[in-house]
Amino acid sequence: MSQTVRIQNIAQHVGQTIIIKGWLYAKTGKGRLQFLQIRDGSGIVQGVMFKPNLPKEVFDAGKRLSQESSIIVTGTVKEDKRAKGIPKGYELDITDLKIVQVAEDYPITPKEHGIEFLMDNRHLWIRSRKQWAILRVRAVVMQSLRQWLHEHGYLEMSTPIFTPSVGEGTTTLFKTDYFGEPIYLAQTGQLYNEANIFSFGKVYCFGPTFRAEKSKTRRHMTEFWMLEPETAYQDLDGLMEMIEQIVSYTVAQCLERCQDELEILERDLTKLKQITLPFPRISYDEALEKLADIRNNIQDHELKKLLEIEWGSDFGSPHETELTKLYDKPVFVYGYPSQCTAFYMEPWDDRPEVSKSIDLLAPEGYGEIVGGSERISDPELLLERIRHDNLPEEAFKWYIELRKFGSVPHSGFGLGLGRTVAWICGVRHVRETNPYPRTLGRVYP
RNA sequence: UCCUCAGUAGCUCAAUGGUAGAGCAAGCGGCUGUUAACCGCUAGGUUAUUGGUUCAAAUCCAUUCUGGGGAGCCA
Repeated sequence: MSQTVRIQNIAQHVGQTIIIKGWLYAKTGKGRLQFLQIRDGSGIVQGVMFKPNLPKEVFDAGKRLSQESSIIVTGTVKEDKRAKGIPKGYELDITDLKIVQVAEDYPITPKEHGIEFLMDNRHLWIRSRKQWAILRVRAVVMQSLRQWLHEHGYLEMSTPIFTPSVGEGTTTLFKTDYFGEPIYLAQTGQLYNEANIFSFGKVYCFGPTFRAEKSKTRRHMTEFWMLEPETAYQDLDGLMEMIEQIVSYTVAQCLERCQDELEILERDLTKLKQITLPFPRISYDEALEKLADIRNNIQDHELKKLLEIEWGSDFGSPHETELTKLYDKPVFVYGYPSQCTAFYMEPWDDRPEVSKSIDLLAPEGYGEIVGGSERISDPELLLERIRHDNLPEEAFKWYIELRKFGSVPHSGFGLGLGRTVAWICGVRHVRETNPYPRTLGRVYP
């Protein structure tokens, strides 16, 4: 009885007769010679059926197989430099083929398709090479982020998804019913992690967050995964060091472990290899100067108008895009005006109109992938900010209380998983980085 | 919420006021090195909806719906 092998390990079985359990990805034939592209979830290998090598009924059945039929194939592994599978260089001489199910007409043919059609068939589209590669990179990114945090003493904490209306107060929340009472889907776990650090010192949460913004762009989903570490006794400089370390580590892990995937995605690896320490840091004020320079050297009137900005306003995505074009690495922008940042951010020493906030902007036009800040540690100042923003004081009672029992400087950030994966993979739209993306107007499948 | 583009065969598209068509997919046949193979044949249509203009509408006008891209906001 031959051994069942996963395609990713096929190199260890050259010359052996093995079994592969999988699906027919594609097929092309030339009479008595048939080529089957077989995938098993871990890779793709080309199986060759030569009529004289198989029982007639097996060959004929194989020749008639439809795309995505499930099959169990027996064959001999051959090395062949020209073979284009994943991994490259191996081929299977088929000696037997058992059909588990003949698939019905498969809608996603190896041709061009529109995005609406592909999204309607997302449950099938994830089988396609590029989508398969992106979602594998996503899994490696998730694992690498957790690995870095684990190695640096962070504990993963679960923060609630059902939350009272406590949030940053800025973005729109999804409202639902909790036994007759209104309740909201979490847009962040940060406030709970600020409580958690007083018990554990270093924590993070990693899960879905929800924003009811009517944003219809390639950077937005209504449900997206966010990594949110929070660290006691960490100032803004410490925060930036942590972010550049975890981001560069994650990119390095992808380069090491996802070579086949990044090749499928035709990712320019030289761009990723440049993601090394340290990342450039510019202040909000310096960013405004750079934007003014850019604007002065631009002919396009429409873009020129889009890039207009006054001190005190947050950057729009056109500003971010232009700024990131100046660098080969992700760039930190720190010290945003307090008026455009959240209530809980610590003011700059001697400059209260500026907050100890940072964004990390990814290169190649991918824009903001991380937002973070040092948090206010003084209970009086926090209360003042809550009142200033007209937030419900009672709801923040517990949050203010954290600053009364051993308050310490602390900081944290949120990293958008989809945007980070999109950048690493070089895919344009975040929806392809999520197995079942929820976007404005789409919740199927 | 605003701006903008689109909707024709299962899919991708063509037909610009005058008989709705091609490629791929599907079915049948052929082929020993294919990689989106190739060749021949077969079948496939309420042109998103509703109304209007016209001798005549996929085409022009209006409406509604659905989707794409973007702004604002954000990860």
